[in-house]
Amino acid sequence: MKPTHSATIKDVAKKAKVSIATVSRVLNNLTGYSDKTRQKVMEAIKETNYQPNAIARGLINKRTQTIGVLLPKVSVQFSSDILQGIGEYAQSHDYSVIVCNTDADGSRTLKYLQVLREKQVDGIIYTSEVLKPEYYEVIQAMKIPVVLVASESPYASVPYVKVNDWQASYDAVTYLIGKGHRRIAMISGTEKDPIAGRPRVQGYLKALADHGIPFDSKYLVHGNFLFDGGYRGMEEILQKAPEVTAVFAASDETALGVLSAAAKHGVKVPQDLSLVGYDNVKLAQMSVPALTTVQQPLFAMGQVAAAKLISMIMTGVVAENQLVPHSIVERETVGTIGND
Amino acid sequence: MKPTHSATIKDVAKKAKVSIATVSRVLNNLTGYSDKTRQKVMEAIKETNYQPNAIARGLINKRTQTIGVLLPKVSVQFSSDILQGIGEYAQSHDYSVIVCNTDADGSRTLKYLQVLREKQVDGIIYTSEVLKPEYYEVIQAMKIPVVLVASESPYASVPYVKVNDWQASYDAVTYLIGKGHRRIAMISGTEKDPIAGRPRVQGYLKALADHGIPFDSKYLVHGNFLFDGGYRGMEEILQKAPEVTAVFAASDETALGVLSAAAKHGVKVPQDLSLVGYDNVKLAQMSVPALTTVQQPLFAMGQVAAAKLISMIMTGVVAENQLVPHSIVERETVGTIGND
DNA sequence: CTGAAAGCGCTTACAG
DNA sequence: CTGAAAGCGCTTACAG
Repeated sequence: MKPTHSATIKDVAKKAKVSIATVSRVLNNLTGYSDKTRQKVMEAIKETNYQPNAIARGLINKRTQTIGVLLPKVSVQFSSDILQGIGEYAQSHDYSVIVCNTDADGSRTLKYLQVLREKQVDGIIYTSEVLKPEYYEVIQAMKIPVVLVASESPYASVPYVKVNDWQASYDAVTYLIGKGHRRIAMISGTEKDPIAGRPRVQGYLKALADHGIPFDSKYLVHGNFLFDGGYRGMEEILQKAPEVTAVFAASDETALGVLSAAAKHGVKVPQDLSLVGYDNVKLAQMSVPALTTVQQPLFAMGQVAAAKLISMIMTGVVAENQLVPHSIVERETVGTIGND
Repeated sequence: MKPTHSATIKDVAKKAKVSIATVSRVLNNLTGYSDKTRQKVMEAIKETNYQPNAIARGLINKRTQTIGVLLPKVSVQFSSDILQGIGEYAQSHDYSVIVCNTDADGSRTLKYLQVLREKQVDGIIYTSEVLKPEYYEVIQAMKIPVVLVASESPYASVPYVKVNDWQASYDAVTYLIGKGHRRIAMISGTEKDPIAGRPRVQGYLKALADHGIPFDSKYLVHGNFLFDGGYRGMEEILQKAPEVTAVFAASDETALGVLSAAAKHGVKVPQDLSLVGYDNVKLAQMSVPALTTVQQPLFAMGQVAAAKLISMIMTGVVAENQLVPHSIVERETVGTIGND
């Protein structure tokens, strides 16, 4: 007679003729049972096709072995590379991940946080966005660790892992200058974004200044990290400042928008215009010409964030912030210019 | 004196001077308490900052309000569009989603299934891959519903939602024929893939046959749904069959590979060569020229799958299979050819 | 080495 | 309308 319900520890105990305490012990590889008992229990587990119930376990252990990941939809490829890294690390350390698409909508974030709390996740990874005080507060109340990826925060208890955006941007522009460019425009991300918006603009400005190139405000146009921002930005530049020889785009998607607009207006890349992107997302290799870009190690960032979080869960000690290395991957969109 | 632990139903009961049963009742909007009691309880909830514990609730209800989603990494954009749809629907119906990246690795799938079982998910969505008998078996044992997206199965208890791949492919090729092309090559997906591989090839073959175009085996090359498959496939075609005037690629990524290879060899799209992709992923709008492609409503497919799954969870009755409509979105990669 | 019992935070008959 | 009690499937002192 097959049981209609899935086997529980009780069924195993009965079949093995031991107490549930003993079953629990062998299940958890504790000590305190003879080898013979172990045999009996193992056999009963096989026979009953027993599977532990993580919910019951979680209730008593106050550990669910699951973490929550909050990420905005923005620039999907970007997010999913990070998510991939998180998932990889988590899974190999016996954690599951609940994903929450905040979709750049604040009220949703709060709701998700609520759910994660009720579901008793052991920790949270927060991606690509500023950790607003209101979010920080509720997370505090949850008494679980959080780590930020591709974002940063002023909270000592919330470590982050990210690239040095300012520096990366500085390097990209310096790279362009090294190729002989002086009339370099930038299409930024969202203007007010304090993480990936402003710092990258600052890096651009500083690189110009350090190389004695006066800043021309026509050369800076604000985008939104997306394709259309790049497209429109490029058209604006073409109109207001056609003398520009290079464009630095704040994301690869933006750069692809530039590429499209350039093609539409008969501007040849890299012959007439050089272009550098940012992210080195899979896209960057697939365009024609292939995109020279600033690489962020997205997958690794996800892994590192997961590692930090899990370490915080286990030890209770706050992890260090971590700046991960960026680099410029050279492909086909940058040309050299002779001195003029 | 602040409690060191988060408030439980017990704390609320004490503060409101009622039993935990009563608290539970108002929490769940049941009947059986005076308005006055309700007031007291609500107040106590506020004061204690009580949050329900979904784990405890799940243990007794045998419902966790979470579903598991299995998806391979292949063609990330594709997967994340579907995931987005699932997430959207799930969240608005009070379900959380645990994502499992199977990464085209079988043993991993089994392990994930195990985890999902232990975590007592209420249902599973399985994406883009064949549901192998061994997987089906363990899912059966879990006694929870499954639905397939962008895949199909012979199991009556496992509904799927997908596009009619055969038909979509047939339509794409017919479209090319309608534009005057007769020497049409195809770069397929993974050759043996029974879902997105073979049926699309069959559709190609049938469209050719129906229009009296003899099939030339040089015109069919197998790729892998990825960029490099398209790139290499295009080079192969250029070499073996340079007379080809159109290529049908089994995925947008593949099509971008074709675009790159074409550019590399000086073949102009659409002037020298027409190209149709498959998926209509965000990528397709970002290439130069923008890709004409077969659109799969990925986001909607995710939503529909989630809807079916949740309905199955609630009602216990198996949902119907669903073929969702595809269409051809015309952009810039197809040119017309005069009769010859 | 082993088991009886308490308890994790809830829900739900059952009585009153 | 309200509460005491049993129970969901586990783990973990505590005794022996």
